[in-house]
Amino acid sequence: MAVRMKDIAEDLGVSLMTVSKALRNHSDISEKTRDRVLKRMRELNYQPDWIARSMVTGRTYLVGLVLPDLMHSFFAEVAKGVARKLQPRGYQVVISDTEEDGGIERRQVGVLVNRKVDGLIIASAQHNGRLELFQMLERNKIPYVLIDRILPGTQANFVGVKDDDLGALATEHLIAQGCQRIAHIRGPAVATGTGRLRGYRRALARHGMTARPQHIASGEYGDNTGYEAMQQLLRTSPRPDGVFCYNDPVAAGAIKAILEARLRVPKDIAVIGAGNVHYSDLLRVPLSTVDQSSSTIGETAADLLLQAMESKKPAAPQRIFIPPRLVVRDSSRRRG
Amino acid sequence: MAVRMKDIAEDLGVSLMTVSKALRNHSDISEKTRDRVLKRMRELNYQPDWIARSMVTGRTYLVGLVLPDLMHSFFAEVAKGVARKLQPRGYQVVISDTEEDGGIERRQVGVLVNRKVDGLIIASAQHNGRLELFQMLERNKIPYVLIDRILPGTQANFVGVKDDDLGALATEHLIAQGCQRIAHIRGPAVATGTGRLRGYRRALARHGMTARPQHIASGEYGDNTGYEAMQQLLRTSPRPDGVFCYNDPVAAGAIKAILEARLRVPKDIAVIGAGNVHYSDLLRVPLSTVDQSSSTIGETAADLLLQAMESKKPAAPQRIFIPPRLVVRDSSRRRG
DNA sequence: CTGAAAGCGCTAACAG
DNA sequence: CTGTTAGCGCTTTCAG
Repeated sequence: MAVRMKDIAEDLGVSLMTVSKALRNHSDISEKTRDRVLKRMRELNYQPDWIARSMVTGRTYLVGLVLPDLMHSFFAEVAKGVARKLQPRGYQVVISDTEEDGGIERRQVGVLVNRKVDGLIIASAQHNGRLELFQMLERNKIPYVLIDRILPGTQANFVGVKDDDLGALATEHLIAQGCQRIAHIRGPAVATGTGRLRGYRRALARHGMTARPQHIASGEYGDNTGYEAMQQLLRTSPRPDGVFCYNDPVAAGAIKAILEARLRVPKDIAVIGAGNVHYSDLLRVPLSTVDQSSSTIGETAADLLLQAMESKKPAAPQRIFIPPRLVVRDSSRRRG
Repeated sequence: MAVRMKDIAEDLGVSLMTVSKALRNHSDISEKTRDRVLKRMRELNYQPDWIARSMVTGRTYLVGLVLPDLMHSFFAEVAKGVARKLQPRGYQVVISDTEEDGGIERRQVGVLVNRKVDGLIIASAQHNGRLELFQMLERNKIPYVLIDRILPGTQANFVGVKDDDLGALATEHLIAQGCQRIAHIRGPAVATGTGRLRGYRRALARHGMTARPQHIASGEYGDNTGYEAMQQLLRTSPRPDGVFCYNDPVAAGAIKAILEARLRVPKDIAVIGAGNVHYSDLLRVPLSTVDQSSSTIGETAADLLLQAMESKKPAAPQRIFIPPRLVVRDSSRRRG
């Protein structure tokens, strides 16, 4: 059916090896024969069979991208960044959506390893301390890069922001806007959640404020959790006049709850999120946020992975921190 | 490194073939030896090498999913639906984001075919009439399913809504809300764009209204295009009092423009979109929309493809139409 | 029921 | 510079 090297070889009366070498620009071949071969390849529209090639080289040119939730536009944007870097280099990206479930993640990574992906980029949903997965990858010498969520205990490649700094930046901003009683809707027990909480505390402390326990509510990833957490915060007394939310979806949910309670944003309560998802500007109240440069994260992770995949010896792991950037919109603007 | 069939065979003193057959439940093998083999496989954690297997069977258990834009949550949701159906059956999904570009799409599909995917699911960005890509797939006998955007001229498998009906449903709704001068921000020249426009016209005609040419503005896919198109519509006279927008992002942009012009939604201008993206409820004005059951589309397409991939002879192509469903929120609610 | 032979399409290593 | 030999890990075919 499809043209094989053998066909071209017979066609040209040379050996199969000559064809193989010509294709890959091997040095030990005369320019003349090489051109002859390449020309015929073009004519017959020869396409190398990468499966056969993989079989002998061990490389698949497949990269696994493991994400907690494709619907969260932060991750969709990361995915685009990754693909944009990897595809021109001949890699194909296989995306796995783990639905924020550590178990699914372990299973999916297993499948990908089985498929012999050349490398992995992972925004891990493993809760703090679960490292088996990464130990497995290291045992199998599969290059990987963690993104967004750093895992204490591994010293793997990482690309993302320092969550402490992100949390502090957001909180400082609310303080600068004159908020006196700043609440936090915290995220789940992964690095991003705990880091942002830490940053929130740090910023408050720096200004001689302290976080009232009832002003730290538990959200998760989605807007519905932000909605519920906010309802809870609204029942506390004194009522907060500013809220730093784990991420933008959570913040969007929180705003919904505030408006439903007939309070105003930012007048009564200022709100800030994180992630700068692309519709932040279109929400009920345009949402202030901290930008994490999602596509840069994807691209940088891809670069790091390429480096790791294409060098023989495992280079020292790198951690690349991208500075968080404040984006002020209406939801927190009280001054100026 | 990894365990191979050969290892197990030697280990057990049987032939490699016995192992191979045991693994795949071949009938001509005694239950006793089969169990012995399977047991040892489990002990050694044997994982079949699917590359070697592909090499001889020709099946890769890879499915290509070709989408115009992962950032649009409609497609992200479709992707989740597809993966949810395919993964349990042992398939891995390779997603390609074509950025709404027919050229990129052709190139990407080429790469996927080269990779020998067993099948494809495509939301095509080919503009009307460009069919080479699909003719190529048919020549190569690669099963594929089109989603969302039907291509007149192919009679391939299709899953999606009838865009005429969608457009008519949205427009009828605006009429029922008492709108007198209904505008449309139309989408690009793909089936969804032209179909929705047709439905809009049909509904108006049914009520003895006609579309003023200046009330049909050109948008594309994104919110910025909706914003600009709406600004244009606001300058027309008479000013529209209702707008049906190609999709939700466009509608979100349109609302932004209306509010900036100090007009009210829905009082001055009622707005409806399409797609029911998950944040529609959180927008400045909660957005009325037409739901297209995105995950159902993904799941149904996956089912159809499975059927096509796993049956020997090509079955007659099917077209599955999912009824559009009106979701009324504040942006269009003027009565009741 | 079990196994030996052949080969999928390609490349690495070495010989001419 | 060109070609030969050997195999990657598995399945298909066919003989015992």
